[in-house]
Formats: sequence, C-alpha cells, structure tokens
Amino acid sequence: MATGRTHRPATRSRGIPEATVARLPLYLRALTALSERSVPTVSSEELAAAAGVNSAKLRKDFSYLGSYGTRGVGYDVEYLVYQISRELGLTQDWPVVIVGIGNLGAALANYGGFASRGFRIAALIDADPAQTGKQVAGLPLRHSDELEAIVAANQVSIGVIATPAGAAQEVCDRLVAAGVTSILNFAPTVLSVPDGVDVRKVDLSIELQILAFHEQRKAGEEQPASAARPARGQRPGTDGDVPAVMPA
Amino acid sequence: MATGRTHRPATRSRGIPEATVARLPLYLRALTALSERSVPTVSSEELAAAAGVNSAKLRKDFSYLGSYGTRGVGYDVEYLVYQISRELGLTQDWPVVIVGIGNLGAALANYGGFASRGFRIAALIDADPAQTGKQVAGLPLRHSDELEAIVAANQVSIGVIATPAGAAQEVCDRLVAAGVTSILNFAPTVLSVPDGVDVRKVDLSIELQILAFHEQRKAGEEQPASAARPARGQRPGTDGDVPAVMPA
DNA sequence: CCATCTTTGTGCACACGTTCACAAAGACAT
DNA sequence: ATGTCTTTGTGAACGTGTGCACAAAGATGG
Ligand SMILES: NC(=O)c1ccc[n+]([C@@H]2O[C@H](COP(=O)([O-])OP(=O)(O)OC[C@H]3O[C@@H](n4cnc5c(N)ncnc54)[C@H](O)[C@@H]3O)[C@@H](O)[C@H]2O)c1
Ligand SMILES: NC(=O)c1ccc[n+]([C@@H]2O[C@H](COP(=O)([O-])OP(=O)(O)OC[C@H]3O[C@@H](n4cnc5c(N)ncnc54)[C@H](O)[C@@H]3O)[C@@H](O)[C@H]2O)c1
Repeated sequence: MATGRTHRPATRSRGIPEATVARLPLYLRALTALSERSVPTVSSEELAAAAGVNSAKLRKDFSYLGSYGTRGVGYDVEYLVYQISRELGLTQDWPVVIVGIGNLGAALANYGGFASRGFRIAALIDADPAQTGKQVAGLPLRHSDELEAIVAANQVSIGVIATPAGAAQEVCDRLVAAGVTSILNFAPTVLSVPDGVDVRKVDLSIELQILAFHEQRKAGEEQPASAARPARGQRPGTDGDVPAVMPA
Repeated sequence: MATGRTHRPATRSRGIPEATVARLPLYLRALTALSERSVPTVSSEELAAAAGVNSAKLRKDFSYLGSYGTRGVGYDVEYLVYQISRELGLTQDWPVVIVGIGNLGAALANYGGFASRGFRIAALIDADPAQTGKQVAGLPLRHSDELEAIVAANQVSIGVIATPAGAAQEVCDRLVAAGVTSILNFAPTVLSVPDGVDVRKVDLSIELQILAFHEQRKAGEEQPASAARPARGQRPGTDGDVPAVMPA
C-alpha cells in the first residue's frame, strides 16, 4: 500500500472508510470477471472468496454504498459493477500524465489495466531531449518543458512520477503548480505537497523489506526439533543478540 | 498498501505491530540519507519530518524495538540504522527470483534499490524459450523449466511475480512448492497460497482507482455555493444522478 | 551538586477496522 | 397465505493504530 493521505482530517461526513475504498477496486475486478462470464448474481460468500477477503467484511463494505443486495439471493453483478464504478469515479474519464519514461515509466505506459478502467494517458513526459518525439506505447514522448501546458490543456488531475528519486520533488512541485491534485509516486522519496493534494506511493524496496521481516521471523521460529532447513535466518528463540556499541 | 497476510493470526508474542513494520523501511531510508551526510544524531522530530510521519508515532514505533535513544539528545544515526536493519532482517542476504521478464520484470531487474538493501537477484525466469539466454540487467534469462532447480539451489525464499495475470497462480504454486515462502505479486490477480506463505501485492490500477475516488470527492465538494444537495457524491457538471435499473 | 533545558518513552483516550452472530428480508414452493 | 430456506445488513464486541500530553532521563552549565 501504499500511502500518505495529505488530504482532509477525517471522512465521517459522507464517509466511506478508507479501508473500504481500498478494497472496492478488488471487488470491482472480481465482479468484472464474473460479468465477462455472464454470471447474473453472486453471493457475498462467493464474491468474497474471489476477492480474497472475508464475507462479513465485504457485506459491511457494501453497506456503506447502500443496500444493493437481495436477501436470499445475493448481488446483481452488473448493477454492482455500475454502483462501485460510480462510487470510485470510474464512470468518467481521468486523463493521466506519466513523468519519467525510463524502464519503469515505459512499462507503466504499456500496462493494459491502465486504459481498461477509465484512465487515459494524456501524455508521456521526459526530460531527456534525445528521447523527445520517440514513441512509447503508441504515444510520442513530450519534453518536460511542456509539462505545464500539457496539464492545463488536458485538465489533468492525476500524475504518475517515475523519475529518479532526485527529480521527484521538483517534478511533483511542477505538477501541483500546474493543477494536478493526485499523485502516484514510484520514486523512493517522501514527497511533500500542499493540503488538498493526495499522494500515494509504490515502493518495491519497501515491500521486499516487509517480506524479509516476516521471512526472518519464520526462520527464527522454526521448530527446534526438526532443523528443517538451515535457513539463513538469525538464531531462533533467543532474542538476545546484544549488538555492537552505543556510541557516545 | 498492499497485502494479504496469510501468515499467523497475530503477533502478540515478540510482536512488533504490522503498521510499525511497514514504516521501518521508511525510517531506514531517511536514516541512510543522514548517515551519508555524516549526521551523527537526529531527534525524533527531525527524523519524523524526513520520513513524513508524526514524531509521536515514530517514537512509539522505536519503542517496540527497544530504548535506543538518548533523552535530551536524540538517536544515534549509525546505531539506529543497524538496529532497524537487524530487525528487518537486512543484515543477511536475501536471494530473490523474478518470474516474468517482460516490460515490468525488466524494469524491476534494473531497479537499483533492489541490491542496495540486502536483496540479491538470484535469477530472472521467463517462459518464453526465444528469450532464454538473453541478458537483462547483466543477468541471463533462465527458462521456467528450471524454476524449481533454481529455487532449491539458491535457497530462495522470496519470489517476485511479474507475469501476465493468467499465469500468476500457476507460477505462484510452483514457487511455493519449490520452497518460496514470501511472494511479491505485480499481476492483477488474487493469489491463493497455503498457510505460512506471505503474499504482498502491488497494483497500479488499484492505486489509481483510489486516487480517482478522492479526486471525485474533491470535485464534488467544490464550494457549490447554493444549489448544494449533498446527495450521492457526484461531480459538479454532469449531474447524471439516478442510476440505471435494478433488475429483478 | 544542583538547576535548567531538551527530548525521549509511554499511559491513556479515542478513532478506525475487523469479525461474530443473528434478526429480518425476501425468494420460492406448496 | 403460510412456512421454509437462504443470505443480507448491521449491532456489538473486540483488536489495532494514532496522537496527546507529560513525567522522567539525561545533557549541559554554573
Ligand atoms: N516503485 C518501484 O517498485 C520501482 C521499481 C523500479 C524503479 N523505481 C523507481 O522508479 C524511478 C524510475 O526508474 P527507472 O528504472 O525507470 O529509471 P530510468 O533511469 O530508466 O528512467 C528515469 C527516466 O526519468 C527521466 N527523467 C529524469 N529527470 C527527469 C525530470 N526532471 N523530468 C522528467 N523526466 C526525468 C529520465 O530521462 C529517464 O528517462 C526511479 O526513481 C526508481 O528508483 C521504482
Ligand atoms: N502492478 C503494476 O503496477 C503493474 C504495472 C504494469 C504491469 N503490471 C502487470 O505485470 C505483469 C507483467 O506486465 P508486463 O507489462 O511486463 O507484461 P509483458 O507481457 O511485457 O511480460 C510478461 C512476461 O511474462 C512471461 N511469462 C508469461 N507466462 C509465463 C510463465 N508461466 N512463467 C514465466 N514467465 C511467463 C512472458 O514471456 C513475458 O516476458 C502483468 O500481469 C501486468 O498486468 C503490473
């Protein structure tokens, strides 16, 4: 997951809980799959299984949207797809710019699941003049100088940053100044933005470190009896590795 | 964020809260930057600012690791780097395999922040025989047939999946059968894994949808002056209220 | 050795998220 | 109509995470 809400304090007003919002896309994906198989209705139990969550949670999540199910039957697939799409704002088109078209930026530009929901790539922007004009994913690379003009002309409100970390804050500032109010950041930096701008981040390295933590824990827990695998982990049981020094 | 913990129920034993674990890499990154600038000590206030969190939260997080600060002074940078690294299991080397070396897989393989922490790419694996042997990021692509052998030979416990969604579950099953117990999944699918295996996921599309939700909310809130009816958070312009049909 | 000042570590209260468990809504058959 | 059966929607209990606010630890200076 990603991230930092620099937005409003709470959501108790017309509020769908943040945790619920984060799961709606998951439900939507599962429902879309059912829809493609022409399944007419689905129970909370089935859908929950498909989305990898527990059914009580799913029902509570849906209850924040309204009462869209039918007791004894379940949920109408098409109807739910529509309701969730509307709630997420996917019934409209969101123009998006991607800044920093290197290895990662190009992969993102080629990502199908991008356009499949209402997201449209308005432009691919890179600072390297040598790249300008080159085509990536069928779109021409535009130079950073044009950033402000592109954002304004297309009314872009969502920006994706895939530049090196060092350039991320500057790019962010320019995007925000030009009118972008939501940013998805792939660079490993903390971005600071004014109130009213949302930032979410994706960081491979952080995800791996979290996995490593649990991995180490698993290794350290290994049944002392059957030394299954001499995992590279720390020694088990004993937590007492008193480490190095505590300098002055 | 991302994820499904299919691991243990809770962590009440030697437990560092999950939310804290997820922030440790962030602190570590900030500390590493300070370390490179030879800053000897840092206060919770300063470090919190650098990591983008609130200082009380940071102090509480650190308190789960032990009492590593000095009142009136702050935290010793080098010492904290060591303690957090140890806690996250980064003092050891973690061999990782990436499966599915297309646009995204190649970008991940080239990612510097990979090796910079203790993660080492043990192998890049792809199913396409035409690609086998080609070099990506200085490593030769290996064919999927070798997956099991590679995992076993390198004692790989962390796998990254960057294949198309359709292949993800099968790849996951093979990784798990071969001994992998932590998976980072970039394919837009829910993976099912046995107990004891951790899965984290990264999904661009989901992140964008979450941003779109808040974006829509912001637009719908625009000082509507008078005719404001706080009905179903619709955007300003098109007031296409009242949805379609509710089928039988 | 004492006073003062800074900054940690944490008790506490509250907000948020999850799960259980069940009343009641509706479908459907008779 | 009435009864049975399925499955929703949600109250209530519990667990986890956040942030305030402050006592106490230690540095530093006289
Ligand atoms: N989140 C993740 O999982 C993940 C994975 C891999 C890489 N990354 C990060 O993504 C970023 C990009 O990685 P990459 O491998 O594609 O790097 P890259 O070097 O291949 O690409 C960076 C691109 O950004 C462009 N650029 C540089 N400064 C710019 C500016 N000011 N304005 C516009 N464009 C600019 C460069 O011309 C280049 O094309 C890096 O920060 C990297 O650390 C993140
Ligand atoms: N999470 C994100 O933000 C994000 C972004 C872009 C793409 N994606 C996803 O990542 C995945 C890869 O995207 P991509 O653009 O690199 O696609 P791609 O088609 O360029 O690459 C897929 C690669 O996987 C290989 N492959 C297919 N089946 C395989 C198997 N069974 N075993 C091993 N390798 C196999 C293919 O040969 C190909 O090289 C897709 O699922 C895509 O939806 C995710």
